[in-house]
Amino acid sequence: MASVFPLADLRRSNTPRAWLNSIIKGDCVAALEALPDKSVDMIFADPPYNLQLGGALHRPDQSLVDAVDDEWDQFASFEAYDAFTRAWLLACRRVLKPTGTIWVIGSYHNIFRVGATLQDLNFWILNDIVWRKTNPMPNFKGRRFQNAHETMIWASPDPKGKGYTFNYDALKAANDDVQMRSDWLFPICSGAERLKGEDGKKIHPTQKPEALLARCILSASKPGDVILDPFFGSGTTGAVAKRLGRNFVGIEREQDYIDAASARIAAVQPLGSNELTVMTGKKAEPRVAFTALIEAGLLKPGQVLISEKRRHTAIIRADGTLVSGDDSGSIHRVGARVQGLDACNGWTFWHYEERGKLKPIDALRGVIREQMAKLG
Amino acid sequence: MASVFPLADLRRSNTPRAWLNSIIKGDCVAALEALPDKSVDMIFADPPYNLQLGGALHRPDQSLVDAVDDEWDQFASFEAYDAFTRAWLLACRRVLKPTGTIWVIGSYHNIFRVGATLQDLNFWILNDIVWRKTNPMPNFKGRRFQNAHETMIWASPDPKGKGYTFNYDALKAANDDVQMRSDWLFPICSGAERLKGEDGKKIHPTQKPEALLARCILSASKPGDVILDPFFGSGTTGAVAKRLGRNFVGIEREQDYIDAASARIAAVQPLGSNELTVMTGKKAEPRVAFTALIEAGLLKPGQVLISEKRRHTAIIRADGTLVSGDDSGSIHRVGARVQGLDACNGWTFWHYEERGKLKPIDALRGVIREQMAKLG
DNA sequence: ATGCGAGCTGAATCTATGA
DNA sequence: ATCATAGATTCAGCTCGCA
Repeated sequence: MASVFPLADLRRSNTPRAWLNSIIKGDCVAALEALPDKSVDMIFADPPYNLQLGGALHRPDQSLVDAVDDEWDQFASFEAYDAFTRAWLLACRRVLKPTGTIWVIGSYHNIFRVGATLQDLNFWILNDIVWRKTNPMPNFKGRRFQNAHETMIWASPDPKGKGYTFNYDALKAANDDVQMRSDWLFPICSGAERLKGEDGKKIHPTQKPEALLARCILSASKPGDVILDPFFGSGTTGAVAKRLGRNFVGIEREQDYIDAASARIAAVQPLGSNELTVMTGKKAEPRVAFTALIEAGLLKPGQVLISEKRRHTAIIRADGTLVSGDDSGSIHRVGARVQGLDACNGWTFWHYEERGKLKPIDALRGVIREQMAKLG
Repeated sequence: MASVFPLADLRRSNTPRAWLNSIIKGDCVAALEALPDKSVDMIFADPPYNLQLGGALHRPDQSLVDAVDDEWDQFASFEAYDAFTRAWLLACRRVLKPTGTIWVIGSYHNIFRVGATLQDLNFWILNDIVWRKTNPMPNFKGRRFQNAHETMIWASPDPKGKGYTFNYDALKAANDDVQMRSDWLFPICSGAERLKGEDGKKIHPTQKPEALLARCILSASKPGDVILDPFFGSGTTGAVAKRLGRNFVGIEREQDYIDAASARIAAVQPLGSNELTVMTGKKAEPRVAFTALIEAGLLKPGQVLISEKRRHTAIIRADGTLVSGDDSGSIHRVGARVQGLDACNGWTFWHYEERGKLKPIDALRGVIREQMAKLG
């Protein structure tokens, strides 16, 4: 079982990070306040949606729709909901690292208030993501469009929004080599994945699909990161985090949910490190100075570099700069100047000739990087 | 030409509904205040989004992205934007019939503030609708998900939300006899539909596609209804309303936009009553991400994929990439690398084993595509 | 005519690092 | 904190020129 921490015990504990990979039992804001500053890499929050339901809803066959009418989803007014939202988001902001990010999921009942509050608290929205449901509940009265999606907001606590983890290259590689879009398609959580009690009834009314959490976690965290869920519920965040080699912290008030989540997480088998390696692109590779190519003898001072369509040439100087007519400087600067542009990636712009063929000097970086790799 | 009404002239006019099928030139709120109470059946509003752009943005080929940096999109703060939003929504509420509805479109920059303000003003949200773009602009720096959608809020001024027009059956009939969902797929406005000046440049930076307006108007109004657009711009709302046999009123400040919209609307030929059927959108694109197979549980991280003649193998990683020896990346890239080729279709190259037999992973796409096809 | 390839463009809150 | 510099980064669809 994942360990459970009554909040009072956690406050008394002297062990640093005793809360790691455990569920803190208590009020969301109070529990957050017991965690250290800047201790969490990613937050996934599935707060109460503040549904404002009228009477009971029946299907066309007169069966009753099992509505979310739990006590924890009741708020007296929008003002009360806003105050609640502000409080837990502020508490989240403190425990989140400046390079961390937060996800909040909601529907049209609450997501506008959550989004506005995030902005008011100076979070910086990176994307809004639409979860399109393959199998949403129909609209039984035929008075609206079928409500077939929910919305997630992905935001950085830093208004400049830099330095956060985003596994762009892995997402693109996994998506037929095109960028991952802001609209995602997943089934709702049902079947074997849906936690049920001995009576066969669902344990939690709004259990989220693991695939949704997996996409969020794989997008915006690294193995070993700490992922916090302040409304832990049935523990989907914890189960997926564990499976994907991340650490988790959950906060939950209701003992029934804690029991179910704890058992669920205990049964999760983490993936091995080979399966968890994150695909990275050029950005993550070690830098290679242009002079390293000269020092390694792959290029020589006096040698001519050529642009792809042979429109421009430049000569390599011994100090690792280029000269082309009146322009001189780095491979990037000269590449930009000869084209009349502000910027240029010299590694892909400049080519060298080998047996009559032009190859980008970028290819030579690979040789250097292989040498570096051998040295450890 | 559609008639244009300087606001001062409208105020002096004694003719009832002189403003019908015309463009009122003036400030949004002031013009709304010149219209009678409860005179409008539907409002479509495309307010400024309050984009907060940093410096210039260049594409990878160094060309400049033509940003929306117009004066009308500049606000000093969220407070200023909220005050603006509140003012025009309040003015809209007065002119809207109790049985009417309002649509507001926006992006994550402004839609949360709009939605919260609607709720604060006691509008009743009926749906939030996602416009999924078939051809959105990419994210050039690879630091976010491609922003591939915008959001519309559809709301009633009556908190009980009764009596409004919703052409449920027509929408369902036009949608393969299943309910119309809250996620719609349309291309952005480009090509011949995009209004351009003599210089070939776009007249308006944010012209919306007619198909989008047609879906809204056909969903929530009847022929002969009055449709108001308080941010008329290039007049898409007016053009589509006229074509669909509805009356329109537009409000716009800028003379250039008024001129273009006026000429555009004059050229519109209204449809006959027989032809006023619901337009259908595009079908969902068939692309299936490799991750979708993992997310659906059809393949698992750690599982081995095999080439047809069992010459090559690769292991599936959790992020949806493959690894084979030193090579890693998308199914296509790894397929190419292990064969020493430039390109490879990973869908047909890689196989999974089932009861001793190899089947191409492409077969699993069929399962996913069936799900997607159901969504229309 | 038809096909092909190069070029252009769309509501965009779009970098990381070291001095 | 600012500033300079290295160098990484795009998808779908339309238009136009040319074979």
